Amino acid sequence: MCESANCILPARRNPQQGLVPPGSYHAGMTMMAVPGALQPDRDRVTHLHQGELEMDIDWQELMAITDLQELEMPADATYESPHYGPPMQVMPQPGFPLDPSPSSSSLQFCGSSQSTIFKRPYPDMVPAASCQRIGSLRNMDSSFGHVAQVGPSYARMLPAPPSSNSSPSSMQPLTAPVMSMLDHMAMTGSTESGIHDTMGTGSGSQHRTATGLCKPHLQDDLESDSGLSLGSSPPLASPGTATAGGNPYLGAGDNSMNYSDAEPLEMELEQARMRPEFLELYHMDYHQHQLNQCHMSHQSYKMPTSYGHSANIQQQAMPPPPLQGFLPELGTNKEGGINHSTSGGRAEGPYEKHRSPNVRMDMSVSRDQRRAMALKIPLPIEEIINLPVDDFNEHLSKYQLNDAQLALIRDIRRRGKNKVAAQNCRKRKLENIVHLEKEIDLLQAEKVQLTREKSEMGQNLSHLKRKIIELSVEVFGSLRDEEGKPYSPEEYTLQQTNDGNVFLVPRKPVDGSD
DNA sequence: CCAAGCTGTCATCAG
DNA sequence: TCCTGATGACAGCTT
Repeated sequence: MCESANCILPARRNPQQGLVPPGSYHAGMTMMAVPGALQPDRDRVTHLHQGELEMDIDWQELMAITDLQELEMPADATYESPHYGPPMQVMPQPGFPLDPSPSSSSLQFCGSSQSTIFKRPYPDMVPAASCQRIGSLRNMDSSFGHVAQVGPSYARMLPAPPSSNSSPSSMQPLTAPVMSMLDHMAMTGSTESGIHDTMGTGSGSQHRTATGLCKPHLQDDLESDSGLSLGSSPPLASPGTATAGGNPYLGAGDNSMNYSDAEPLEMELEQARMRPEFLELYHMDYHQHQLNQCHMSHQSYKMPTSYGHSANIQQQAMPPPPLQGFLPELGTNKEGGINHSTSGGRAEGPYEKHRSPNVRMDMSVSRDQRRAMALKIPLPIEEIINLPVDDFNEHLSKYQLNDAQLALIRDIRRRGKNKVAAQNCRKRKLENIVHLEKEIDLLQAEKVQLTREKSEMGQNLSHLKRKIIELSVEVFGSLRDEEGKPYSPEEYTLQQTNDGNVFLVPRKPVDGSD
Protein backbone atom coordinates (compact mmCIF):
# COMPACT_ATOMS: atom_id res chain seq x y z
CA MET A 1 0.00 0.00 0.00
CA CYS A 2 2.79 2.31 0.79
CA GLU A 3 4.43 1.74 -2.48
CA SER A 4 1.22 2.14 -4.25
CA ALA A 5 0.59 5.28 -2.33
CA ASN A 6 3.90 6.71 -3.30
CA CYS A 7 4.17 5.51 -6.78
CA ILE A 8 0.76 4.93 -8.15
CA LEU A 9 -0.23 8.33 -7.06
CA PRO A 10 1.95 10.29 -9.41
CA ALA A 11 1.49 7.69 -12.04
CA ARG A 12 -2.19 8.23 -11.82
CA ARG A 13 -1.96 11.93 -11.53
CA ASN A 14 0.49 12.80 -14.18
CA PRO A 15 -1.20 11.23 -17.10
CA GLN A 16 -4.37 12.95 -16.09
CA GLN A 17 -2.75 16.26 -15.80
CA GLY A 18 -0.66 15.68 -18.79
CA LEU A 19 2.21 17.42 -17.16
CA VAL A 20 4.85 14.87 -17.53
CA PRO A 21 5.48 12.61 -20.40
CA PRO A 22 5.05 9.07 -19.26
CA GLY A 23 8.27 7.63 -18.17
CA SER A 24 10.13 10.87 -18.06
CA TYR A 25 10.56 12.26 -14.64
CA HIS A 26 7.88 10.22 -13.27
CA ALA A 27 10.24 7.46 -13.97
CA GLY A 28 12.33 9.09 -11.37
CA MET A 29 9.59 8.38 -8.99
CA THR A 30 9.43 4.80 -9.84
CA MET A 31 13.03 4.69 -8.89
CA MET A 32 11.92 5.36 -5.39
CA ALA A 33 9.88 2.24 -5.38
CA VAL A 34 12.70 -0.16 -5.92
CA PRO A 35 12.62 -2.37 -2.89
CA GLY A 36 15.76 -2.59 -0.97
CA ALA A 37 17.47 -0.12 -3.18
CA LEU A 38 19.07 1.42 -0.17
CA GLN A 39 20.18 -0.97 2.43
CA PRO A 40 20.47 0.56 5.80
CA ASP A 41 24.04 -0.40 5.97
CA ARG A 42 25.64 1.39 8.84
CA ASP A 43 28.75 2.36 6.97
CA ARG A 44 26.80 3.53 4.07
CA VAL A 45 24.51 5.44 6.25
CA THR A 46 27.41 6.96 8.00
CA HIS A 47 28.81 7.94 4.72
CA LEU A 48 25.59 9.52 3.82
CA HIS A 49 25.55 11.20 7.14
CA GLN A 50 28.94 12.71 6.48
CA GLY A 51 27.80 13.77 3.11
CA GLU A 52 24.88 15.31 4.74
CA LEU A 53 27.13 17.20 7.09
CA GLU A 54 28.91 18.73 4.19
CA MET A 55 25.73 19.44 2.50
CA ASP A 56 24.34 20.92 5.62
CA ILE A 57 27.29 23.22 5.92
CA ASP A 58 26.70 24.35 2.41
CA TRP A 59 23.16 24.78 3.25
CA GLN A 60 23.95 26.86 6.27
CA GLU A 61 26.16 29.06 4.19
CA LEU A 62 23.52 29.42 1.64
CA MET A 63 21.04 30.30 4.30
CA ALA A 64 23.43 32.77 5.80
CA ILE A 65 23.81 34.75 2.64
CA THR A 66 20.25 34.75 1.63
CA ASP A 67 16.98 35.41 3.19
CA LEU A 68 16.19 31.79 3.16
CA GLN A 69 16.45 31.52 6.86
CA GLU A 70 13.44 33.63 7.12
CA LEU A 71 11.65 30.93 5.34
CA GLU A 72 11.82 28.76 8.39
CA MET A 73 13.25 25.99 6.43
CA PRO A 74 12.96 22.96 8.57
CA ALA A 75 16.10 21.44 7.29
CA ASP A 76 18.42 23.07 9.73
CA ALA A 77 16.42 22.26 12.71
CA THR A 78 15.79 18.87 11.36
CA TYR A 79 19.39 18.15 11.34
CA GLU A 80 20.44 20.07 14.34
CA SER A 81 17.76 18.77 16.52
CA PRO A 82 19.07 16.77 19.38
CA HIS A 83 16.41 14.28 18.59
CA TYR A 84 18.49 13.20 15.73
CA GLY A 85 21.20 11.14 17.10
CA PRO A 86 23.60 8.83 15.46
CA PRO A 87 22.33 7.04 12.45
CA MET A 88 21.00 4.05 14.25
CA GLN A 89 19.39 6.01 16.93
CA VAL A 90 16.02 5.76 15.40
CA MET A 91 14.59 3.14 17.61
CA PRO A 92 11.03 2.21 17.98
CA GLN A 93 9.32 2.45 21.26
CA PRO A 94 8.09 -0.67 22.92
CA GLY A 95 4.95 -1.75 21.31
CA PHE A 96 5.59 0.16 18.24
CA PRO A 97 4.75 -2.07 15.36
CA LEU A 98 7.66 -1.10 13.25
CA ASP A 99 10.33 -3.57 12.89
CA PRO A 100 13.35 -1.84 14.28
CA SER A 101 15.76 -3.89 12.34
CA PRO A 102 17.29 -2.14 9.41
CA SER A 103 16.29 -5.01 7.29
CA SER A 104 12.68 -4.61 7.99
CA SER A 105 10.93 -4.77 4.75
CA SER A 106 9.18 -1.92 3.19
CA LEU A 107 6.05 -3.89 3.35
CA GLN A 108 6.32 -4.10 7.04
CA PHE A 109 7.00 -0.51 7.29
CA CYS A 110 4.16 0.50 5.14
CA GLY A 111 1.78 -1.85 6.65
CA SER A 112 2.64 -0.94 10.13
CA SER A 113 2.85 2.71 9.64
CA GLN A 114 0.24 3.77 7.30
CA SER A 115 -2.31 1.21 8.07
CA THR A 116 -1.98 1.80 11.72
CA ILE A 117 -1.79 5.49 11.64
CA PHE A 118 -5.43 5.81 12.36
CA LYS A 119 -5.98 2.48 13.90
CA ARG A 120 -3.98 3.06 16.95
CA PRO A 121 -3.57 5.97 19.23
CA TYR A 122 -0.83 8.05 17.89
CA PRO A 123 1.12 8.58 21.04
CA ASP A 124 2.10 5.09 21.79
CA MET A 125 1.67 3.92 18.32
CA VAL A 126 4.42 5.84 16.65
CA PRO A 127 7.51 7.00 18.35
CA ALA A 128 8.10 10.54 17.48
CA ALA A 129 11.33 9.82 15.73
CA SER A 130 9.69 7.22 13.64
CA CYS A 131 6.89 9.57 12.95
CA GLN A 132 9.37 12.02 11.75
CA ARG A 133 10.79 9.49 9.49
CA ILE A 134 7.42 8.71 8.20
CA GLY A 135 6.73 12.32 7.70
CA SER A 136 10.03 12.90 6.09
CA LEU A 137 9.66 9.93 3.94
CA ARG A 138 6.27 10.95 2.84
CA ASN A 139 7.12 14.48 2.19
CA MET A 140 10.37 13.81 0.60
CA ASP A 141 8.84 11.20 -1.50
CA SER A 142 6.08 13.45 -2.46
CA SER A 143 8.49 16.25 -2.96
CA PHE A 144 10.26 14.29 -5.57
CA GLY A 145 6.98 13.37 -6.93
CA HIS A 146 6.12 16.97 -7.13
CA VAL A 147 9.30 17.78 -8.88
CA ALA A 148 8.57 15.00 -11.21
CA GLN A 149 5.37 16.71 -12.00
CA VAL A 150 7.01 20.01 -12.44
CA GLY A 151 8.98 18.74 -15.29
CA PRO A 152 12.53 18.36 -16.34
CA SER A 153 13.47 21.96 -15.96
CA TYR A 154 12.72 21.89 -12.30
CA ALA A 155 13.69 18.37 -11.71
CA ARG A 156 17.13 19.13 -12.98
CA MET A 157 17.54 21.67 -10.27
CA LEU A 158 17.33 19.02 -7.67
CA PRO A 159 20.49 17.61 -6.39
CA ALA A 160 20.64 14.04 -7.38
CA PRO A 161 19.09 12.08 -4.60
CA PRO A 162 21.27 9.54 -3.00
CA SER A 163 21.38 6.68 -5.32
CA SER A 164 18.22 4.75 -5.27
CA ASN A 165 17.47 5.69 -1.74
CA SER A 166 14.25 7.14 -2.80
CA SER A 167 12.60 3.86 -2.74
CA PRO A 168 9.86 3.92 -0.21
CA SER A 169 10.69 0.43 0.64
CA SER A 170 14.15 1.42 1.54
CA MET A 171 13.37 4.58 3.29
CA GLN A 172 12.21 3.29 6.52
CA PRO A 173 15.59 2.05 7.59
CA LEU A 174 17.12 5.36 6.71
CA THR A 175 18.67 7.09 9.57
CA ALA A 176 17.61 10.47 10.67
CA PRO A 177 20.56 12.34 9.22
CA VAL A 178 20.09 10.65 5.93
CA MET A 179 16.52 11.58 5.93
CA SER A 180 17.47 15.02 6.97
CA MET A 181 19.81 15.26 4.07
CA LEU A 182 17.14 14.04 1.79
CA ASP A 183 14.92 16.67 3.22
CA HIS A 184 17.63 19.15 2.55
CA MET A 185 17.84 18.00 -0.95
CA ALA A 186 14.18 18.07 -1.50
CA MET A 187 14.14 21.44 0.10
CA THR A 188 16.97 22.67 -1.96
CA GLY A 189 15.35 21.50 -5.07
CA SER A 190 12.17 23.19 -4.13
CA THR A 191 13.93 26.31 -3.17
CA GLU A 192 15.85 26.54 -6.32
CA SER A 193 12.80 25.92 -8.26
CA GLY A 194 11.08 28.66 -6.46
CA ILE A 195 8.81 26.59 -4.39
CA HIS A 196 8.17 27.90 -1.00
CA ASP A 197 8.65 24.68 0.67
CA THR A 198 8.53 25.50 4.30
CA MET A 199 6.93 22.23 4.91
CA GLY A 200 9.83 20.21 3.78
CA THR A 201 9.23 17.63 6.34
CA GLY A 202 6.93 17.43 9.19
CA SER A 203 9.83 16.42 11.27
CA GLY A 204 11.77 19.47 10.48
CA SER A 205 9.04 21.83 11.35
CA GLN A 206 8.38 20.00 14.52
CA HIS A 207 11.96 20.05 15.49
CA ARG A 208 12.04 23.71 15.15
CA THR A 209 9.22 23.90 17.51
CA ALA A 210 10.80 21.48 19.83
CA THR A 211 14.14 23.10 19.80
CA GLY A 212 12.85 26.56 20.11
CA LEU A 213 14.34 27.58 16.82
CA CYS A 214 11.07 28.57 15.40
CA LYS A 215 10.89 32.24 14.80
CA PRO A 216 7.59 34.01 14.46
CA HIS A 217 6.23 32.38 11.49
CA LEU A 218 5.27 33.83 8.24
CA GLN A 219 1.78 32.64 8.62
CA ASP A 220 1.18 34.02 12.00
CA ASP A 221 -1.35 36.39 10.71
CA LEU A 222 -3.28 33.61 9.30
CA GLU A 223 -3.69 32.18 12.71
CA SER A 224 -4.34 35.34 14.58
CA ASP A 225 -7.95 35.30 13.76
CA SER A 226 -8.94 34.41 17.24
CA GLY A 227 -9.04 30.94 15.99
CA LEU A 228 -7.76 29.51 19.17
CA SER A 229 -10.02 28.00 21.63
CA LEU A 230 -10.13 30.61 24.30
CA GLY A 231 -10.61 28.55 27.30
CA SER A 232 -13.61 26.78 25.99
CA SER A 233 -11.65 23.65 25.99
CA PRO A 234 -8.81 22.31 27.93
CA PRO A 235 -5.42 23.10 26.54
CA LEU A 236 -4.92 21.22 23.42
CA ALA A 237 -2.09 19.31 24.76
CA SER A 238 -0.84 19.94 28.14
CA PRO A 239 2.55 18.50 28.82
CA GLY A 240 0.85 15.71 30.59
CA THR A 241 -1.64 14.86 28.00
CA ALA A 242 0.62 15.49 25.14
CA THR A 243 3.14 13.16 26.53
CA ALA A 244 0.68 10.46 25.98
CA GLY A 245 -0.33 11.89 22.69
CA GLY A 246 2.77 13.13 21.07
CA ASN A 247 1.87 14.49 17.77
CA PRO A 248 2.95 12.16 15.11
CA TYR A 249 4.09 15.18 13.22
CA LEU A 250 6.05 16.35 16.15
CA GLY A 251 9.57 15.56 16.86
CA ALA A 252 10.62 13.20 19.52
CA GLY A 253 10.02 14.58 22.90
CA ASP A 254 7.99 17.40 21.56
CA ASN A 255 5.12 16.64 23.74
CA SER A 256 4.47 20.04 25.04
CA MET A 257 2.56 21.14 22.10
CA ASN A 258 -0.38 23.25 22.82
CA TYR A 259 -2.31 25.51 20.58
CA SER A 260 0.28 28.16 20.52
CA ASP A 261 2.96 25.67 19.93
CA ALA A 262 0.94 24.06 17.28
CA GLU A 263 0.39 27.20 15.35
CA PRO A 264 3.70 27.26 13.55
CA LEU A 265 3.24 23.68 12.76
CA GLU A 266 -0.18 24.32 11.48
CA MET A 267 1.09 27.14 9.41
CA GLU A 268 3.65 24.98 7.85
CA LEU A 269 1.21 22.22 7.47
CA GLU A 270 -1.05 24.63 5.82
CA GLN A 271 1.62 25.74 3.50
CA ALA A 272 2.58 22.23 2.76
CA ARG A 273 -1.01 21.34 2.42
CA MET A 274 -1.21 23.58 -0.57
CA ARG A 275 1.22 21.35 -2.31
CA PRO A 276 -0.69 18.89 -4.34
CA GLU A 277 1.45 16.01 -3.34
CA PHE A 278 0.81 16.67 0.27
CA LEU A 279 -2.86 17.03 -0.32
CA GLU A 280 -3.05 13.89 -2.22
CA LEU A 281 -0.80 12.18 0.22
CA TYR A 282 -2.94 13.04 3.12
CA HIS A 283 -5.95 12.29 1.09
CA MET A 284 -4.64 8.90 0.30
CA ASP A 285 -3.54 8.35 3.80
CA TYR A 286 -6.91 9.08 5.12
CA HIS A 287 -8.58 7.29 2.33
CA GLN A 288 -6.61 4.24 3.10
CA HIS A 289 -7.66 4.61 6.64
CA GLN A 290 -11.20 4.77 5.53
CA LEU A 291 -10.76 1.63 3.59
CA ASN A 292 -9.28 -0.02 6.59
CA GLN A 293 -11.92 1.16 8.90
CA CYS A 294 -14.71 0.52 6.47
CA HIS A 295 -16.52 3.38 8.03
CA MET A 296 -17.01 5.26 4.93
CA SER A 297 -17.24 4.28 1.39
CA HIS A 298 -14.52 5.17 -0.97
CA GLN A 299 -16.75 7.65 -2.61
CA SER A 300 -17.92 9.20 0.57
CA TYR A 301 -14.47 10.24 1.42
CA LYS A 302 -13.57 11.43 -2.00
CA MET A 303 -16.63 13.52 -2.13
CA PRO A 304 -17.28 16.29 0.29
CA THR A 305 -15.13 15.43 3.18
CA SER A 306 -12.93 18.17 4.26
CA TYR A 307 -9.68 16.67 3.21
CA GLY A 308 -10.84 15.70 -0.18
CA HIS A 309 -12.56 18.98 -0.49
CA SER A 310 -9.44 20.87 0.18
CA ALA A 311 -7.52 18.75 -2.17
CA ASN A 312 -9.98 19.31 -4.89
CA ILE A 313 -10.05 22.98 -4.24
CA GLN A 314 -6.35 23.21 -4.29
CA GLN A 315 -6.05 21.24 -7.40
CA GLN A 316 -8.56 23.45 -9.03
CA ALA A 317 -6.62 26.43 -7.87
CA MET A 318 -3.47 25.14 -9.41
CA PRO A 319 -3.23 25.60 -13.10
CA PRO A 320 -0.90 23.26 -14.81
CA PRO A 321 1.98 23.11 -14.60
CA PRO A 322 1.79 23.11 -10.84
CA LEU A 323 4.48 25.64 -10.24
CA GLN A 324 2.55 28.26 -12.04
CA GLY A 325 0.19 28.25 -9.19
CA PHE A 326 2.87 29.28 -6.76
CA LEU A 327 5.74 30.93 -8.46
CA PRO A 328 4.05 34.11 -9.53
CA GLU A 329 3.32 34.92 -5.93
CA LEU A 330 6.65 33.90 -4.61
CA GLY A 331 9.16 35.43 -6.88
CA THR A 332 12.78 35.43 -6.01
CA ASN A 333 15.01 37.87 -4.39
CA LYS A 334 18.23 39.18 -5.73
CA GLU A 335 20.20 36.34 -4.27
CA GLY A 336 17.99 33.88 -5.93
CA GLY A 337 16.18 33.22 -2.73
CA ILE A 338 12.54 33.33 -2.23
CA ASN A 339 10.51 36.30 -1.30
CA HIS A 340 8.16 34.77 1.10
CA SER A 341 6.59 38.03 1.98
CA THR A 342 5.08 39.99 -0.77
CA SER A 343 4.05 43.20 0.84
CA GLY A 344 4.72 45.33 3.80
CA GLY A 345 6.51 42.65 5.65
CA ARG A 346 3.28 40.89 6.19
CA ALA A 347 3.94 37.27 5.70
CA GLU A 348 1.99 35.81 2.90
CA GLY A 349 2.17 32.20 2.20
CA PRO A 350 1.67 30.77 -1.21
CA TYR A 351 -1.99 30.54 -0.47
CA GLU A 352 -2.76 33.85 1.02
CA LYS A 353 -6.44 34.31 1.40
CA HIS A 354 -6.90 36.80 -1.33
CA ARG A 355 -4.91 34.92 -3.87
CA SER A 356 -7.91 33.46 -5.51
CA PRO A 357 -11.46 32.61 -4.61
CA ASN A 358 -10.61 28.96 -4.53
CA VAL A 359 -7.73 29.50 -2.24
CA ARG A 360 -9.80 31.75 -0.12
CA MET A 361 -12.46 29.15 0.18
CA ASP A 362 -9.79 26.68 1.03
CA MET A 363 -8.59 28.94 3.76
CA SER A 364 -12.05 29.38 5.09
CA VAL A 365 -12.41 25.73 5.80
CA SER A 366 -8.92 24.94 6.70
CA ARG A 367 -8.17 26.25 10.13
CA ASP A 368 -9.78 23.48 12.07
CA GLN A 369 -8.72 21.16 9.37
CA ARG A 370 -5.16 22.21 9.83
CA ARG A 371 -5.46 21.58 13.49
CA ALA A 372 -7.00 18.24 12.81
CA MET A 373 -4.15 17.43 10.53
CA ALA A 374 -1.67 18.64 13.07
CA LEU A 375 -3.07 16.29 15.66
CA LYS A 376 -3.80 13.59 13.14
CA ILE A 377 -7.45 13.53 13.91
CA PRO A 378 -8.65 10.38 12.22
CA LEU A 379 -12.02 11.80 11.34
CA PRO A 380 -12.88 14.19 8.56
CA ILE A 381 -14.08 17.55 9.68
CA GLU A 382 -17.47 17.10 8.17
CA GLU A 383 -18.03 13.91 10.04
CA ILE A 384 -16.97 15.53 13.23
CA ILE A 385 -19.42 18.31 12.71
CA ASN A 386 -22.36 16.67 11.06
CA LEU A 387 -22.65 13.29 12.67
CA PRO A 388 -25.47 12.91 15.16
CA VAL A 389 -24.23 12.85 18.69
CA ASP A 390 -24.76 9.13 19.07
CA ASP A 391 -22.96 8.28 15.88
CA PHE A 392 -20.36 10.81 16.75
CA ASN A 393 -19.66 9.26 20.10
CA GLU A 394 -19.72 5.84 18.59
CA HIS A 395 -17.24 6.99 16.03
CA LEU A 396 -15.00 8.44 18.65
CA SER A 397 -15.10 5.29 20.65
CA LYS A 398 -13.53 3.46 17.76
CA TYR A 399 -10.36 5.44 18.17
CA GLN A 400 -8.09 5.83 21.07
CA LEU A 401 -7.76 9.54 21.22
CA ASN A 402 -5.84 11.53 23.71
CA ASP A 403 -7.20 14.51 25.54
CA ALA A 404 -5.82 16.96 23.07
CA GLN A 405 -7.40 15.19 20.17
CA LEU A 406 -10.70 14.84 21.93
CA ALA A 407 -10.67 18.47 22.93
CA LEU A 408 -9.88 19.51 19.42
CA ILE A 409 -12.56 17.27 17.99
CA ARG A 410 -15.16 18.68 20.33
CA ASP A 411 -14.01 22.19 19.62
CA ILE A 412 -14.22 21.50 15.94
CA ARG A 413 -17.67 20.08 16.38
CA ARG A 414 -18.81 23.01 18.47
CA ARG A 415 -17.32 25.56 16.17
CA GLY A 416 -18.62 23.81 13.13
CA LYS A 417 -22.11 23.63 14.45
CA ASN A 418 -21.98 27.15 15.70
CA LYS A 419 -20.71 28.32 12.37
CA VAL A 420 -23.64 26.72 10.66
CA ALA A 421 -25.92 28.11 13.31
CA ALA A 422 -24.50 31.56 12.81
CA GLN A 423 -24.93 31.26 9.10
CA ASN A 424 -28.50 30.15 9.59
CA CYS A 425 -29.07 32.89 12.05
CA ARG A 426 -27.78 35.52 9.69
CA LYS A 427 -29.64 34.07 6.82
CA ARG A 428 -32.76 34.08 8.90
CA LYS A 429 -32.08 37.59 10.01
CA LEU A 430 -31.68 38.73 6.45
CA GLU A 431 -34.80 36.87 5.47
CA ASN A 432 -36.63 38.54 8.31
CA ILE A 433 -35.37 41.90 7.18
CA VAL A 434 -36.46 41.19 3.64
CA HIS A 435 -39.76 39.91 4.89
CA LEU A 436 -40.28 42.94 7.06
CA GLU A 437 -39.36 45.23 4.24
CA LYS A 438 -41.86 43.52 2.02
CA GLU A 439 -44.38 43.76 4.79
CA ILE A 440 -43.67 47.45 5.11
CA ASP A 441 -44.19 47.84 1.39
CA LEU A 442 -47.43 45.95 1.61
CA LEU A 443 -48.60 48.00 4.55
CA GLN A 444 -47.67 51.19 2.79
CA ALA A 445 -49.56 50.10 -0.28
CA GLU A 446 -52.47 49.17 1.91
CA LYS A 447 -52.27 52.51 3.60
CA VAL A 448 -52.35 54.25 0.26
CA GLN A 449 -55.35 52.19 -0.75
CA LEU A 450 -57.12 52.88 2.52
CA THR A 451 -56.35 56.55 2.22
CA ARG A 452 -57.77 56.54 -1.24
CA GLU A 453 -60.83 54.67 -0.08
CA LYS A 454 -61.20 57.01 2.84
CA SER A 455 -61.01 59.93 0.53
CA GLU A 456 -63.59 58.38 -1.74
CA MET A 457 -65.80 57.59 1.19
CA GLY A 458 -65.42 61.11 2.46
CA GLN A 459 -66.43 62.40 -0.89
CA ASN A 460 -69.37 60.07 -0.90
CA LEU A 461 -70.30 61.16 2.58
CA SER A 462 -70.19 64.77 1.63
CA HIS A 463 -72.26 63.99 -1.37
CA LEU A 464 -74.79 62.15 0.76
CA LYS A 465 -74.91 64.96 3.25
CA ARG A 466 -75.63 67.40 0.52
CA LYS A 467 -78.32 65.11 -0.75
CA ILE A 468 -79.84 64.89 2.69
CA ILE A 469 -79.89 68.62 3.06
CA GLU A 470 -81.43 69.02 -0.33
CA LEU A 471 -84.08 66.45 0.43
CA SER A 472 -84.73 67.94 3.83
CA VAL A 473 -85.25 71.34 2.38
CA GLU A 474 -87.48 69.80 -0.21
CA VAL A 475 -89.43 67.87 2.40
CA PHE A 476 -89.74 70.69 4.83
CA GLY A 477 -90.73 73.04 2.09
CA SER A 478 -93.53 70.78 1.01
CA LEU A 479 -94.98 70.22 4.49
CA ARG A 480 -97.35 72.53 6.33
CA ASP A 481 -98.51 72.47 9.86
CA GLU A 482 -102.09 72.81 10.98
CA GLU A 483 -101.85 76.57 10.61
CA GLY A 484 -100.49 76.24 7.11
CA LYS A 485 -97.08 77.32 8.02
CA PRO A 486 -94.03 75.32 6.82
CA TYR A 487 -92.06 73.27 9.34
CA SER A 488 -88.85 74.89 10.36
CA PRO A 489 -85.75 72.62 10.11
CA GLU A 490 -84.56 74.28 13.28
CA GLU A 491 -87.59 73.05 15.15
CA TYR A 492 -88.16 69.68 13.50
CA THR A 493 -86.16 66.83 12.14
CA LEU A 494 -86.91 63.77 10.10
CA GLN A 495 -86.64 60.32 11.58
CA GLN A 496 -87.07 57.03 9.82
CA THR A 497 -88.45 54.03 11.64
CA ASN A 498 -87.48 50.46 11.10
CA ASP A 499 -90.42 49.84 8.88
CA GLY A 500 -89.27 52.56 6.54
CA ASN A 501 -91.78 55.20 7.48
CA VAL A 502 -90.54 58.73 7.96
CA PHE A 503 -91.82 60.93 10.73
CA LEU A 504 -91.44 64.57 11.47
CA VAL A 505 -90.12 64.86 15.01
CA PRO A 506 -89.70 68.08 16.96
CA ARG A 507 -86.13 68.81 17.92
CA LYS A 508 -85.28 68.95 21.56
CA PRO A 509 -84.63 72.40 22.96
CA VAL A 510 -80.97 73.21 22.81
CA ASP A 511 -80.88 75.00 26.08
CA GLY A 512 -82.89 72.27 27.76
CA SER A 513 -85.21 74.77 29.35
CA ASP A 514 -88.19 72.59 28.45
C1' DC B 1 -7.50 55.46 4.82
C1' DC B 2 -12.16 54.68 6.15
C1' DA B 3 -16.60 52.53 6.19
C1' DA B 4 -19.64 48.87 5.20
C1' DG B 5 -20.28 44.17 4.67
C1' DC B 6 -19.02 39.40 5.45
C1' DT B 7 -17.52 35.71 8.19
C1' DG B 8 -15.88 33.05 12.04
C1' DT B 9 -15.87 32.67 16.79
C1' DC B 10 -17.21 33.06 21.56
C1' DA B 11 -20.44 33.62 25.28
C1' DT B 12 -24.81 33.03 26.76
C1' DC B 13 -29.42 31.53 27.04
C1' DA B 14 -33.31 28.53 26.14
C1' DG B 15 -35.50 24.30 24.79
C1' DT C 1 -26.66 17.38 32.88
C1' DC C 2 -25.60 17.43 28.20
C1' DC C 3 -26.54 18.71 23.52
C1' DT C 4 -28.02 21.81 20.27
C1' DG C 5 -29.87 25.90 18.21
C1' DA C 6 -30.34 30.86 18.37
C1' DT C 7 -28.39 35.20 18.82
C1' DG C 8 -25.69 39.31 20.35
C1' DA C 9 -21.12 40.90 20.35
C1' DC C 10 -16.58 41.12 18.77
C1' DA C 11 -12.61 40.83 15.66
C1' DG C 12 -10.41 40.19 11.33
C1' DC C 13 -10.65 40.41 6.54
C1' DT C 14 -12.43 41.99 2.08
C1' DT C 15 -14.46 45.24 -0.90
